[in-house]
Amino acid sequence: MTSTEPGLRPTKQRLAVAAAMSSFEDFRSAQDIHELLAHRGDPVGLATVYRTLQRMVDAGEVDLLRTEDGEAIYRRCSDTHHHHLVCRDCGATVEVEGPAVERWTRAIAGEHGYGDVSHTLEIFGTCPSCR
Amino acid sequence: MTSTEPGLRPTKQRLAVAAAMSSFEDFRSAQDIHELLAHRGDPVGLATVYRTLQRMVDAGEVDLLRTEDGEAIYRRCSDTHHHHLVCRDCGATVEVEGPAVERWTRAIAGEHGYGDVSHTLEIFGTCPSCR
DNA sequence: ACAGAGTTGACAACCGTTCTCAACTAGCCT
DNA sequence: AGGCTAGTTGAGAACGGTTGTCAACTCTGT
Ligand SMILES: [Zn+2]
Ligand SMILES: [Zn+2]
Ligand SMILES: [Zn+2]
Ligand SMILES: [Zn+2]
Repeated sequence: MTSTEPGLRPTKQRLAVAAAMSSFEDFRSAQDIHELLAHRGDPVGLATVYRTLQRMVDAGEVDLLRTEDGEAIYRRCSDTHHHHLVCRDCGATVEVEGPAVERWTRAIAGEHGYGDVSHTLEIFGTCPSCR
Repeated sequence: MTSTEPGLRPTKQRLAVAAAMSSFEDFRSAQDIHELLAHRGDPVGLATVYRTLQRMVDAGEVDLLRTEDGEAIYRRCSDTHHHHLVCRDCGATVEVEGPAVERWTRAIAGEHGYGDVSHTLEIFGTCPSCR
């Protein structure tokens, strides 16, 4: 837990979740992480897992994206703005950057008079080892 | 209902949903559409609304995207590949195209050995009349 | 040790979506 | 027209991910 706000305690549970998030590279659901912690011998209540992940997402320590059916999946990510190239089969994820895309989205929005612009961009494919 | 498959009937309900989808420009949830139909005097069961929307999404007649909290929202769209510039406040939506982005995503995926590439890209902002 | 704010977790509640299945149609054959 | 059949509908139940509840617990400072 990097983010230290006033009155935010580094409890066993929060540290366990943070550790778990550092132990894999792909995107996983809250329930997966909850199970992983249980198997690992650091059981953490499901509600706490959700709460902690939320906090980490807000702090920018973790990226959240949605599967095709709307389920939230989480991954520890670098703190700079980036996007993901995700394997549709095994979940293997690569962080990618595209300055041109950043420029383009801002330009398009400007052309239509939209301000305060943000965007989401994810690329899906089949990774080399899943072909 | 444009898509005519073998044994697919243009029922009152399906036509009503199709008509409803042509009556607005922004993205709406299935429940919104269900209510809209009721108010309009063409009540259609919620399950049927979901089923019909699914079918239209599969047929490419309707675009589906997810709100921040994972809810599915639907909009009648042109059948060519495109993305959306959506007003965060009122939902006003503009379809946009970006050949450069299309090229870029394919290139990035290729560089990492990913094949069978697809992507999602949505731009959010505040439209002129909501500023 | 004590107080008080922060945290936890079992469980219930929520809510969007999907399933079930008996009743109902639209379309087709005679 | 009458009947046959595959397709469709909708009320309600079920499902599954997520959030809320709240009494018990745990830090941390005094
Ligand atoms: Zn893979
Ligand atoms: Zn970006
Ligand atoms: Zn607007
Ligand atoms: Zn595209």
